[in-house]
Amino acid sequence: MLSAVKMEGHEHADWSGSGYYAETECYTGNMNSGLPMNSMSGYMSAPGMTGTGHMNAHYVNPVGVNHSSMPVGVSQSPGAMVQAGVGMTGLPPSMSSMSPPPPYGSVPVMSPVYGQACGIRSREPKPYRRSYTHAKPPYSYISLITMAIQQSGSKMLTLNELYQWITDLFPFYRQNQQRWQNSIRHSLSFNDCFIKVPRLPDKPGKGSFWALHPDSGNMFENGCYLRRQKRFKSGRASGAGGKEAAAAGGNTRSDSPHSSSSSSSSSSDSPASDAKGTGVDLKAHRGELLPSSPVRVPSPLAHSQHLFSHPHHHHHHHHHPLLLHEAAHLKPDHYHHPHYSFNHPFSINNLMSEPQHHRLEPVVQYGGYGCPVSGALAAAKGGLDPGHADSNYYRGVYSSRPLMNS
DNA sequence: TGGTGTTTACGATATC
DNA sequence: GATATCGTAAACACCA
Repeated sequence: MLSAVKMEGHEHADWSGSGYYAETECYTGNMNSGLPMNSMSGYMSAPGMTGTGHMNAHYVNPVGVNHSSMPVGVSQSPGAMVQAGVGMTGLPPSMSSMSPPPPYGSVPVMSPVYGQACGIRSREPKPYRRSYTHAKPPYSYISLITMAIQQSGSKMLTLNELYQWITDLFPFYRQNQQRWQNSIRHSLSFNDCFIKVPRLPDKPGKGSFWALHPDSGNMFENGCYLRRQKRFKSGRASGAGGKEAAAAGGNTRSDSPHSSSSSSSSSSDSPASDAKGTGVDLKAHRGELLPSSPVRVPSPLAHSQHLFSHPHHHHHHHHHPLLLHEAAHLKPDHYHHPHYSFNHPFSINNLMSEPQHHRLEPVVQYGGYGCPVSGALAAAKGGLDPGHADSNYYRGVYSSRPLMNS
């Protein structure tokens, strides 16, 4: 059984090198699905690019229908609220593509239309290159989860909602579900950056909600959603129990802990206290939140995102009192290094929001995922073959090292 | 019973 | 080369 699936090209090869283009499709991932809206959409569409329109292309009708079917936790995402602005034309600052959150159960987005949707290329009768609808997205599971959660209004999703979001957005994941879903679960449980939020008694259902650890905000500070530079680890090792503790001492296996050594970096040494201060009870064992305070969760988490979305506001005062002191110690990095200048195509700045002027470059450069067109354009600009362009791009992504440490 | 969640193990790949 | 991150498999427990 497994052997059967083994074949599926799930390796990076899909996205790197020529192989990637060899058999791919225009990865338009439907932006309307609420992808890190303000973010992803941002980088998927090059502000100023006429081709932006393609974003709605497949999703001809972002209809609000989704709202009705929206899962509990995701109903009122900011994106949805701003939905009015749907006209991408204006590309509102952070909420450019206001699309309703994940179109649960709604139209499949990735349609075969890609070719056309991607404008420019559509003119080329010869499909010298198919769109890469089903190519594996260049995001790690952790990234996907993070994006999904952050794009949700409540900043937390159930496992199923996560699955849904992912499959809605990335056709690639409509296959071999058992495989990647297992990976998703593994990621959620294994990574401290994800915390489990118990369901409220009045909202029975399967599974808990998953949210981002308040301190996990800088996971991708390196600006790359492809691979974290450092793994978030809740300092939580409280007592001897902490997973980290166990991990740290445990096997030297890759998965584990050794990371703790270097990554003690995980800014937080005492997230526990932090959490308490904000009313969030992180579970003693593994970042789980105690039932007693689920309600509070959204707050800090939202803040985390807020920080993401408005890095330039870091110095400013937020209306939210909590954020002020909270962020101050929850995300020291942001405060100590207020001016990231990541120009990474997958930069958190580009993905999770941001003022256009901050992402222009990357967006254009990339153009791959959102719509190959961009890539094509970029390529065209550089007089390169789209394929090559992407290759280069990809190379760049992986060699963005220099951007990181700052 | 199936979905959810945890944990261990291991290989691949990227980074230091 | 060592180390860290990531992806996948799989065993197992728990719960609706």
